[in-house]
Amino acid sequence: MIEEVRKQRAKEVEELRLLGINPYPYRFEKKHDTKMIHESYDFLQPGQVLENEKVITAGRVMTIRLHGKSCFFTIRDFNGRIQAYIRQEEVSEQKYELFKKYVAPGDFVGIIGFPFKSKTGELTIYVKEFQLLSKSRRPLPEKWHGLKDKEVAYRQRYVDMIANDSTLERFKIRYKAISFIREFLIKRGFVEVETPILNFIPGGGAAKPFVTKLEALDCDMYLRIAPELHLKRYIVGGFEKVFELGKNFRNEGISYKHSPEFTSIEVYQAYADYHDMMELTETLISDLVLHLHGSYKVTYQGTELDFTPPWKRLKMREFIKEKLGVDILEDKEQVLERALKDRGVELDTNTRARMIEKLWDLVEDQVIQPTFLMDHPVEISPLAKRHREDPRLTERFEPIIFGMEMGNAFSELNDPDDQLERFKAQLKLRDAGDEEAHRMDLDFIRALEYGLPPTGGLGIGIDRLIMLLTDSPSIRDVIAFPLVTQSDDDDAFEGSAAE
RNA sequence: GGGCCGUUAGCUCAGCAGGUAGAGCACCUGACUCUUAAUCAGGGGGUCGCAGGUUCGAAUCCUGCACGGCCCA
Repeated sequence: MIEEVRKQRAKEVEELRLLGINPYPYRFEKKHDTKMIHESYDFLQPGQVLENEKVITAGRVMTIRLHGKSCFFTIRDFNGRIQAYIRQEEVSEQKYELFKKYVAPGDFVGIIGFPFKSKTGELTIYVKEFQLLSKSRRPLPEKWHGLKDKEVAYRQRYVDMIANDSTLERFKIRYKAISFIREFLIKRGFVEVETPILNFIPGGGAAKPFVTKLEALDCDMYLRIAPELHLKRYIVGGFEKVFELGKNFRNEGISYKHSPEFTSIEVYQAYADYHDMMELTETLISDLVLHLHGSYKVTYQGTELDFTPPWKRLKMREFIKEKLGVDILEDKEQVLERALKDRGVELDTNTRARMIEKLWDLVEDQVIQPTFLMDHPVEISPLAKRHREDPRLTERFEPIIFGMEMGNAFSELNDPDDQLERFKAQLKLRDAGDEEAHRMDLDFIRALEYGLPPTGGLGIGIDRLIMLLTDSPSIRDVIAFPLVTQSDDDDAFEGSAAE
């Protein structure tokens, strides 16, 4: 039982204190990480020893192989693993006994020693001194199979990261990607800005918001569903290139590609249109893929995705017509509804906008390779500028990859009269029962009346992008601490608070 | 919200024509000075997800619930 291990470890901690050894000391001057050590000494030949080199490193003990008066153990740090070797005759009998008795898998230790390569050719640190840095009190998951239980992996991600190197690696890639995106945009002259998460009017997208309460003013507020409308206010105010990377909240279903709390990046550029945004998207993502994989090609769930620019362009109207035989611009609503009913799709609200969205949903999974889905009808694009060639359409695109919407972009609507009309049309959809329809935001109209320059805007769903980059089948695999329902967590409290 | 599958030791998993629970790793004790899933000997550890029901008897069959996974809405 786990209590047995915890009691044993607690006993060891007490014994260490009696010996005058702090099981939780304050610091250790770590000089070398495992990667540096490998880079410096992997050249050694089996049996070769560099007695005059000094290596000072630290990490978590993962495995111990004890052989009486000597012992091999492996430590892991953020960058990898390194084997260490400790011998009674080197560190003194007293110190060796201390190691044998009180250092266990899971503990953090600091070691000082010199590098050598074992007979079997593994680079190893010959320990001259060691220091216990933190005692672990719980048993680690199995060293060979790792942790497979997804529930534990989601609820106790730290255990998942300890037990599965691939998990740690996945999150390293996530943050490497995010940092690349920031640098890319900053190099292009964009300024990283912030907008409110607490909103009186949740805008910038079609979604149900989370409601919360502002005690000070005794009123309801909403968590943002998108930063879009505030970012455009920056452009009105005089910023010309801005972006914001952060969390959005949507009170909707949870699925392999939906999380109620997700990360997006939104980018706005004055004097640009959606063609410029397409170039930006294509370059940003393909450069990112190249940066991480050394190639424009990525295998996702067994399918090769080719990010080599330029990506395919697909017009929404033409694609739906080709696949389903209906014209989302010309056909009457009865025709669109018939097409949906024939394919077993039920409509929750009977609006033309909803029909078009549902028709697209039917064909979305046929788009696998990186593609720009372009020129959406005006009914489903309340914040996008009308198409310069056809006012029934907008200058909008969504990057679609592996059947997933990876983002959304437009030539931003900057005509205040048209924006007001669009908001009014959205209110009608709300009245028709569409809870996701956009709300009226009169301050945003006022901002547009002061003047928004021609602007291109782009949003990208970061989590979905990371899914593709890490070959993860579910959005939960790329969110370190995903939403899980609360449970009576006996294991966490048992013994801890009571004792 | 609906359907299917799952939940047994800390971890990975066996056990299921109903007869009182097992392995490997981990843990504890001992042996062992180049191992690497180290090895060898011994030992401890389980309200078999929860609650009911059927039965002389339930990890095993039935019902409900919780949590998780996958698919659909």
